[in-house]
Amino acid sequence: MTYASVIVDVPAKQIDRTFDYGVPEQWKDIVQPGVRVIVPFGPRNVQGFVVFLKDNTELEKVKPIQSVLDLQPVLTSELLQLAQWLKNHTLCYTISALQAMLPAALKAKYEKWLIVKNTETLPTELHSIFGENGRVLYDNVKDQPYFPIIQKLVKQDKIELYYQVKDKAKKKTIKMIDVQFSQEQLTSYMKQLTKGAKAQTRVLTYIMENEIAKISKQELLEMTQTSSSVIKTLTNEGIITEIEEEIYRDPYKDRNFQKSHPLPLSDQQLNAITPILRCIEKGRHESFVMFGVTGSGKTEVYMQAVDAVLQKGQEAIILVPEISLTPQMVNRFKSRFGDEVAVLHSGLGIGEKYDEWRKIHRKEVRVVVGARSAIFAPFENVGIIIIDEEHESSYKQEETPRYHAKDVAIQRGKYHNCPVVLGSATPTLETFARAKKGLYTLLTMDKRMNEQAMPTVEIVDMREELREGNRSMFSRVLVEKLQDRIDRGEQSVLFLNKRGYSSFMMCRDCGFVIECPHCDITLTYHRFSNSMKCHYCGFEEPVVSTCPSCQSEHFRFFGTGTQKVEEELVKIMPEAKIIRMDIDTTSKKGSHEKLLEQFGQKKANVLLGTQMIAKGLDFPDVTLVGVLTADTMLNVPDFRSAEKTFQLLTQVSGRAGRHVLPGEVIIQTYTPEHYSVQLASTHDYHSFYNKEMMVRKLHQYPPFYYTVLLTVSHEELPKVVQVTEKISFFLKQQLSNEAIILGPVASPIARIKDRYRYQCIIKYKREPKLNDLLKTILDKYQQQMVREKLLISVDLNPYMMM
DNA sequence: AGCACGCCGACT
DNA sequence: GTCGGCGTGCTC
Repeated sequence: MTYASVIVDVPAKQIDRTFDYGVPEQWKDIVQPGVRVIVPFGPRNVQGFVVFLKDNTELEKVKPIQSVLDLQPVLTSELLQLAQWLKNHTLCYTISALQAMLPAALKAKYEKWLIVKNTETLPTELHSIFGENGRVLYDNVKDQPYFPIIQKLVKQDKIELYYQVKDKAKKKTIKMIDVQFSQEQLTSYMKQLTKGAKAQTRVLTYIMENEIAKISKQELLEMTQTSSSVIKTLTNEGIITEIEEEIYRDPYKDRNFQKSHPLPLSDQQLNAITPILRCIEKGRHESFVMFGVTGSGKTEVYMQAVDAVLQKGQEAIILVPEISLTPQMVNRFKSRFGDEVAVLHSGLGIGEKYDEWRKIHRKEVRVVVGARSAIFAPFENVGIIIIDEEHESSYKQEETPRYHAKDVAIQRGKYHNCPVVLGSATPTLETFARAKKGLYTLLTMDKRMNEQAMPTVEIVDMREELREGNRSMFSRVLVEKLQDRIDRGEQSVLFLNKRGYSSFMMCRDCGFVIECPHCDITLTYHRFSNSMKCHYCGFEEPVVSTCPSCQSEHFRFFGTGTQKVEEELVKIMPEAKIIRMDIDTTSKKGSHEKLLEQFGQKKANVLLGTQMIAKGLDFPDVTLVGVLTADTMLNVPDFRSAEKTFQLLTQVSGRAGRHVLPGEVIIQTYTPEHYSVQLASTHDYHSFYNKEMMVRKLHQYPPFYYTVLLTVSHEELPKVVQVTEKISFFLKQQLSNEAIILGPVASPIARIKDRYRYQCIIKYKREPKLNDLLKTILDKYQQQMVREKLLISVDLNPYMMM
């Protein structure tokens, strides 16, 4: 007898281990590590992953596997191994690690059914509830007044409780018509048709004229203007057969990609690619930092490296930040590598994502371009991993497992003995410091393609504007330059840095601000529904016109939304044609793309938007970039705020003057003297790096120290404070003197969904015991966590300090 | 997690 | 006397 060790889909401490099941004879060939199975677990059935097989078990009674979900393993042995690593590095459960590697479509859904065993014994009043097939969803009846009767019947074994595991992975199929007759057979059949059989004649003529052997049903019906009853007749005659054929939902099906060819590389690009190619050739692992200014041609280098990998018969993973998975970027890869590319990003529906994933799984593609989770692409012969815009915070997952794609990439790079390329114009301090130390190989590209100069940057002090009576959000210089572009038929991009700063309502008399009743955060205004919403818990209430606190009429919006900017801009420059890109205008599928296309066709002079326009855009006629509020990010409680500001300003500036026309950038700010603003304006990464490294060293932050964020939350504040204090005391006691523990303090958002939040931050250089200590803490509070709904979350190397 | 079992208070 | 509260312990 073979036994399978299974990780079951129950995220709980006690369950975080393998359970053994018998492998029924009929499945012994398909049950192998990496396949999903359904197993009985206590009274219910749950999904699980087979992680290994064995010939015997120490257990006395072992249940058999109930069913097998996959004919081929969905996880390779490498990924199963990687899950273990992920578990240790993020302190998550094995099941969470496994699920993070797969598309959401493969996650099980559970349904609890009540099934009548014998209809005759069922009381008549319950007949309508259980319906024709004698079954009903447990959740639909559990709160009904007659529920006790059902419970009784369950006890008497007259009704069965059935725990169903549902596979969300629905493969999309299409009805196809398969022609069985030969041309000759068709001709003779047609001859014996009566004159009245017009529709049949039409269909058969169409098939014969176009020599069709197989066609989709829908297309055939459309082309011949017939109904499916005709198809049925022909099927009954045995002329054609209907078959279900599996299809992929191809999100890019309606587009043609023009084949592109490798471009000749500049000297700098050649210098950058040579060590990577050598590494590919030798088949060894090495991490590269590709430090290339905006417009230096990084993408072309990526593509040629990928080409080399494909020629070697290997596969490539390219990660791009979610936000810059713009059509422009996808197009470039699709054009070069055609059908070899799968694209994975959050804009796809769960079915579409599953289909793209399956192309990888079935080895139908060898290149994947995708956001964070694409790092888990189930390739078995990876030849290169590229992370573009390496500094982007979207590579860090903010839910469990809290992994960073960069760490996973390097782990996989080691396993596959292949290069990992981290590309950026503004590498994170952590990455650049490692490059300087020699841990990563630094490749520099400091010139733009075609020797195009970096745009000139002008900093405008908005305090000065205010002093001189300009109360608008546009400085006089910016207005002047915008007008100038419109006159010259050139384009501008206006960037509004909105993060941590959106429209809220405040009373001008008493200062009252509307806050969420469940979270300690101000509600933000949503124009679409004309309501105030909480971004954390989804609470929503209608807009009021008088102050709830003092009944004043001076109750107004604060903050600058893109639509407000648009309104004001139209007032100043009525002739400006503006395309606005924000969550409101891009929420519909494909609208993001459409807007960019319109801008590309010069249907507007100004593109106005938030984060989403900061990256990857490349339009030849954009010669002016305006940053409306450069410093909103500087004021958030985050040790990376200066770095983020520098990165953003550099990225945005990079949108201007990428081709023939020179570019200009206007940065409006209230803190013009800040080094992140100053040094971004001179495109001086190295000075910024040196300055910021000094600050980090002084304040003992990464890359000089590692950090851990520990957050405790509970409905009662005293409980939270008490637990956090205990934990921090324990850590202080156990860790070395070199470790620094900040807090406990209230989290920046002190309450979310009626739960108070406290945190402490651990900063350390070397604490071999730390991982185990954190596990101990989680263990110790385990019972309390389940009993009292106490929540303790641990984020190793956090990106967000909230 | 989710479910059953089991031991103490307020009711037909 | 029972019904049902939720503390405790188990799931191959």
